[in-house]
Order: sequence, then C-alpha cells, then structure tokens
Amino acid sequence: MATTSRGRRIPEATVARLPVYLRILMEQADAGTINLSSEELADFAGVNAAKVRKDLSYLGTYGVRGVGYEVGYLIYQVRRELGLTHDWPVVIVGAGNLGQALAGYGGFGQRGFPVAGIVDIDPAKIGTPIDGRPVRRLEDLPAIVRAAKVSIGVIATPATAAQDAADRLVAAGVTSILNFAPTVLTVPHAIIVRKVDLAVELQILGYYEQRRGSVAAPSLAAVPTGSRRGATA
Amino acid sequence: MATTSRGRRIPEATVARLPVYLRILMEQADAGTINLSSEELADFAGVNAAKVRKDLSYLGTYGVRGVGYEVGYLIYQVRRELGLTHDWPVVIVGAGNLGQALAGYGGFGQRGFPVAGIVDIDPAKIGTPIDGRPVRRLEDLPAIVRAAKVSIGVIATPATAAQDAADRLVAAGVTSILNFAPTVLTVPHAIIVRKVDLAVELQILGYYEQRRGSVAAPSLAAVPTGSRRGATA
DNA sequence: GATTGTGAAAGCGTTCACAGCC
DNA sequence: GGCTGTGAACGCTTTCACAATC
Repeated sequence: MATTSRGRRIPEATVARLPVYLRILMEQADAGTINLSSEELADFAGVNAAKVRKDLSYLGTYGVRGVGYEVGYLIYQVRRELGLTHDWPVVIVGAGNLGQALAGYGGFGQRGFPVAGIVDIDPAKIGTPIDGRPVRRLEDLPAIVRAAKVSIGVIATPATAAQDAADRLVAAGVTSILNFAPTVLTVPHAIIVRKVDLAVELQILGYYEQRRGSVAAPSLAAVPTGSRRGATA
Repeated sequence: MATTSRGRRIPEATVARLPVYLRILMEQADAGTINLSSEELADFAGVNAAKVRKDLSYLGTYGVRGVGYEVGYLIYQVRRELGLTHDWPVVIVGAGNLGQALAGYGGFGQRGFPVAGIVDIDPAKIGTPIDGRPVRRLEDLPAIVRAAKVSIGVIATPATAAQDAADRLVAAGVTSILNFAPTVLTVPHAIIVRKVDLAVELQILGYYEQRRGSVAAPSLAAVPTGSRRGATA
C-alpha cells in the first residue's frame, strides 16, 4: 500500500515494448529533443501511434494534449516502472563463445545490468580474463550471488548442462533466469524464466522465406513480430 | 496450386513453437521413442496439450486417436512445413564478440543454417580465423551472398552500424534479416526482419523482479512468455 | 489546430470440452 | 479406454475513432 504507482497491472505485451521506447527516448534526449508526440515515438519504434498511447496510458497520464510527451519526464517514469532506478547485477553461467560475448558486451552494464561474475565448470577456462575479470569456478556461484545480491542469472551453457546450471542458480538464490540454451528448463513455480533460442529465430525466418516462393502474394501478409517499416525515413 | 500442403496459413504463434516441438521430437527419436502423445510432447515443451494438438492440426491430421503421433513421421512433416528440407546458408555482418560467438556456435549449422561467411568493416579483423574460416571484407558481401545463394543475413554490429549493414544486406540480395543490434531497422516492405535484443530481455525480467517485492502476491500471475513449469518432472 | 487518453470494436491466441475414431 | 481433432468460449492485444484538453 505504498503511495507509489506500483500495483497497476501492465499487460505483458506492453512490458516488452517499454524497453524499446526507453531506448528511443534516451537517444532523443541525447539529441536534445524536449517533446515527442506518440506518432514520432511510434515511428522510431516501428509500431503505430495508438499502441504507443495505450501502452503509455498504463503507466499514468504523462502526456499533454496538443503537445505530446516531455522526453525527460517520460524517461523517468518508464525507468521507474521498469525498476531501472537501481542496477540489477547478473551472473553468467558458461564461458564458451556465447558466455564470453555476453560478458564482454558492454550493453548490459550500460543498461543497468552489470555482470557480477561469469562461471564455468571447465577447469581449463577458470581464470581466463574476460573483459578484465577472470572466469570463476562453478562452485563460486553462491558466493557471487550473495556478495553482489544477484537476482538474475544467465545460462549460456550447452543444452546438456543447462538444467544443472538452472538448479545451481536457483539453489544459489537467483529468482529470474534468461536461458540461451536450447532446452526447456524445469524450475520451481516462483522462478521467472525467459528463453532466447537463436536457432529458433532462424527457423522462423526460414519458414517465411520458404512460403515466399510457394504462395501467391505473401509479401506483406504473414510477417513475424518485431520491427518492420517501409523505407520512408 | 501445387499438390503439396503449402498455402495453409499457419498462425505466427504456432510457427514460433514448431521449432521447439521439432527439437524435442528429434531428441525423442534419438532416444528410440516411436509414438508420443500430445500430452507428453506438451510436457517436454512446457506448454499444454490442447495447444500442441491445435498447433499440429494446422499442418494436417497426422495423429492417430488412442495412440498419439508417430515421431519419425511427425518430424518429417514439421521439417517440411518449416522449409528445413534444405539448408539455409546465412551470412553474418559484424565480427565482434557476438558475431564471433554466433559464427562459432555449432547449433546453427547443425540445425540447417550453415554460416556461409562472416564480414566486418574493420581492416584489423579481416582474415582473423573464426571456426576455421577467415573474416572477410564488408565489400565481399555481395559475392558471398551470390556464391552461397544466401537469403538470410544476421546483423551483429553495434547499433550505429546496423542500418548500414541492413542496407548492404538488402542490396546484396538478402530477403530476411535477424537483427541483434538494439535498433529498429528501416527496410523495404518485402524484407522480413526479426529482432533479438539481449538487454530488452533483461529489462523485462527486471520488471517482474521488481514487482515481486512491491505487489501482494504476484508469484504465479504476471509471468512472461516462454518455458516455465513446476519441478514435477 | 494539435495531440492525448480511452471506450468500443475487431482480431488473435489459448483453453475448454467433447464428439469421433482407433 | 485412450487420444486426437476441432467448434465454441474466453481472454488478451491491437486498432479505431472521437471526446477531452491544451
């Protein structure tokens, strides 16, 4: 019962778009833009204006009719809603190609998700410096989670090791998992899991590529989610 | 108007799940399983049985009442529907951490998407061997696309270079793009774009983590898409 | 005049529940 | 008896369209 805006239930589809709006708003702020209309924001995000307005209306009524949204204020509100007023340290399990790439990818830290540590089960990899910090032993996971108060774990292991990684993350106290391994994880009910499967994304593209040839005129219909706009900018 | 099953329109949500079913079916085939019920397949995929049956019903009526689905036959049908009866070579633009990880990740080639080449604009990176083959010049893109008949391009550049990468891919003849850069691409209407934004995935997890503390009892409600099951298996 | 905020309508996707079939 | 295939119901998401407001 705090006096904050928490407790509003925001649709999942909207939650998934807020980070995109936030990135655009921050780019616009850097460029010196003061106000932005729903239509301009929509164009940058590759969606339509009604969707932007409906999405933002779930956060509160932060726009001004006839004017638009004040960029700085909206950034503040979106960040607050997304819980980005503080950092969320993450721990990465698996120091193979992908784990190293994720650990070295500056975008995480910049966007509020600093890498508290990266661990691997392979003794040969322990100590290898990645982006300045050494790969640590899988056994150190609980200590890393405790020390940095990590609540989000990233699994970048082969499929065969992913369930074990998940079990260890949960045992260490992590409550959300981003899984890059091509496997469905079994975790306790309260743990939130999101999955990114790179090969699945390609297979979806493959499906639409294939249909392109065999169906009469699919050019605009049957397009997957995500960004797509005519070359109008 | 061929006599194949093409032309059926399969919902996008179903298309996104077919690759998951396919992976499970192939694992089951390897394990020697002959038949699988919708409920068993659903358990492995972390969805419910009605969804599996409805999804598979879009492909045709390949199950047997009272028995289930014959694994080998269903694999054949799903692969055919997804266009996986032949390989789809891909070209990767950007040989940074992520591009190298993607090129070195065996999962692509194994699942029908061999890497025809990886290019970069940075002269210092040209020639560096990745997974046995050298990074090539950005200018070689058209030649690679032509030689390997590539129709899918993967963008693994920084955000600032992504639009240029997309323009070059389109000019080279690529018709589908998987974009890992945190930017909305502007492409001609006929080009299919899918986006994977790693930081966005973390921000979504952050949102649900944050709500976990501030709302009364969100433990099971408000859970994002994707795999999630109780530890029952 | 411009642009938001939002009910209402339309469109999708999921789940139910059961007839049909082996 | 067991399991699929599917119409119907439900719920979520998108889009429309316009009154409210600056």
